[in-house]
Amino acid sequence: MAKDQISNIRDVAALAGVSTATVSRALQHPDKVREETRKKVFEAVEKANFVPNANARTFRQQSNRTVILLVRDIGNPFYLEIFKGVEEAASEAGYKVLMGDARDDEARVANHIDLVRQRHADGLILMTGHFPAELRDRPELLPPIVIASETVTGIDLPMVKVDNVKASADAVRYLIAQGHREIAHLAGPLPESLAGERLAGYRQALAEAGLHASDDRIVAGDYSIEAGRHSVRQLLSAKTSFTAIFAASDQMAIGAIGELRQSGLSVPKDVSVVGFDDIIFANAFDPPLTTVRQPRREMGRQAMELMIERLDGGRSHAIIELETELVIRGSVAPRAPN
Amino acid sequence: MAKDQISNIRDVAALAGVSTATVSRALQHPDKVREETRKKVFEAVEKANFVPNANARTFRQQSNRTVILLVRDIGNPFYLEIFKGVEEAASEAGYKVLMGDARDDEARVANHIDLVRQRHADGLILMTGHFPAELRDRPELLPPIVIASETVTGIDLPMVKVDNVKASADAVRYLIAQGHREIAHLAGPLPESLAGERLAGYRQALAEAGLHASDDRIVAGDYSIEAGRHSVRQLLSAKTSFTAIFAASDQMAIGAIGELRQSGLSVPKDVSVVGFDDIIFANAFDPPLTTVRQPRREMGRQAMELMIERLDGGRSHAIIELETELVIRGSVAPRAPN
DNA sequence: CTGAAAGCGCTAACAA
DNA sequence: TTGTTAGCGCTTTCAG
Repeated sequence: MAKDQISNIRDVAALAGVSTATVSRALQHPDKVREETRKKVFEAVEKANFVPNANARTFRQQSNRTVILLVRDIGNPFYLEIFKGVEEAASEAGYKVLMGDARDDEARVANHIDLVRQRHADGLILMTGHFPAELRDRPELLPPIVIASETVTGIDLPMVKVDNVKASADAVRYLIAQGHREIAHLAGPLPESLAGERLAGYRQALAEAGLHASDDRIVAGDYSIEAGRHSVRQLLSAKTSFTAIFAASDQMAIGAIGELRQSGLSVPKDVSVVGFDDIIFANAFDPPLTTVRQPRREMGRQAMELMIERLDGGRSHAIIELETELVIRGSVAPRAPN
Repeated sequence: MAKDQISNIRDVAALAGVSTATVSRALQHPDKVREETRKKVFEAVEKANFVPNANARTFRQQSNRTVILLVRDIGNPFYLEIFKGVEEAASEAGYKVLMGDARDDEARVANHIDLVRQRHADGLILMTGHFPAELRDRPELLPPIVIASETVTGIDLPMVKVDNVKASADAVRYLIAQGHREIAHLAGPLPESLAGERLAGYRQALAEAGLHASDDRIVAGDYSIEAGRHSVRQLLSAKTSFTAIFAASDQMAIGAIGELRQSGLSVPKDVSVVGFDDIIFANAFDPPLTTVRQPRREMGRQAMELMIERLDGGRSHAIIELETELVIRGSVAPRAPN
């Protein structure tokens, strides 16, 4: 049996001997329909293998209760736990979440903003520092957007973030406390503001300690493993001296460690390394990575909550700042007295 | 300027002094409209800040040109490159791709299948071994589905996969060639068929070499880092002897190495380890992981191509099998002569 | 509690 | 080349 045809609400109505309005009601607001009628409808639904067409519903209601989470680089495990946090909060409120990959490309951010303008989704949670310049000047054209983890300047949008300056300064202070004086920084893609904030924290800690922040010791990269490798290669080939590295991401820290080892340097004996993010691999690594933990799940959850607020008509411009924590593991050693 | 209102195709038509049909044509099939008219329309679109409502379009066309990629565990970096392959093929054909997380949960698979039945997307690419039993028996209720990387039995769906038995046997043969006789296997979640295939390859290689496959040396897990740790703990506490491990995923291999080290064992000196997948961290790890590389990007691409075929009305039941490659790095050493 | 009917915004036959 | 028109499937007033 089970005709292979796709059935619609009219078929069901006919089968049940009621109107389409009643079918709709029985399905969406069961309490608004008499028990007996409801039963008839459910039976007809069953018999017709009816699945309501969500597109029609979405169209009619002008909302699909879906939010897009656009991340800088879907290859970075950092974003996965954030996704879970977002999804948690979303599903509690009856929203779905889709994840998109910006691939560090401004045009792709613009594309995704367009997707929302076209109503493919109700809102966009942005986790990338790229923001199309032409939209910055025309905030009235923007669909609902919340920024998470990253910093976008020059535009007034709700945000949830951590205090990157403080977190970075803390990490570098720890290195200094371990006796390090020559500390390199693998920065994010300057001049993006997130990268800038972490760099500022690094500089601040050095300054406090009366240490000179040599520009030679700062190398920018795109947070990837490969960028970490590359930056260390650059440092090494320029013969820049350093006994410790503060990396703006765990992936760069991991890449850096790989490269250091290939050059015959031992971590942490010769060079100490601190990362940022506390991705899942950080602890599995050898040595386990000392790093700055961001409250990812919480960050995702709060971002989604800001989004819901916004979607419910609020015009929240909140900026929520969450706490970080320096997780001390094995990749830092006291500076060897030479 | 720029009234903040959302404008629709009628507003634009009025502004341009043409019919809505012409606006639609100018936007979707510009070549079917006279140059001059097109210009008028574009100007009106600009002036009205018009963005076509994709929901209306989707509804009208009964397709949103979107495909969902549902993975076993979005936390496993293995899936990310596959995603890229899928997206590549998809965007060439004008499709969008969304990624969902099955979290190893059959109910979530069923949910996502429902999403497609409800027309939230046109099709589903499944990368998980879980398949709702009640749907297995009712293939006529299934929306377009393609299986990738995983194996789902008892149902006739297009698939792209690797020869897991052969790939696993090759990996274990390599271990045997290095002199290992006591080889443990960190299996996937038995009795799932993907896990079963890799186990079969392991057994096959042992049998060929006349080695006894002791059940004590086989521990099942869910492919995660934590599962790798846990399995090794189990092996160690049962005092099972082994000089090598073949893990059914890189994540389990990485977890296993971490745990071995915590127990004072050295890799590869005391224990050799081979993984499966060649995730990006495999090479960054110390020691770099010897592992079975799956052609992920290609796999994604082909899966999407099967999907497009299916969506275009083909009833392809193809099973595509791709080649794997054993990537030899530093996590295996010849067995120490004792 | 239920039915009739309007209409969400867009596209595609068909006609002009 | 352009306009007219009829819906796509569903939800939601408004009457009854």
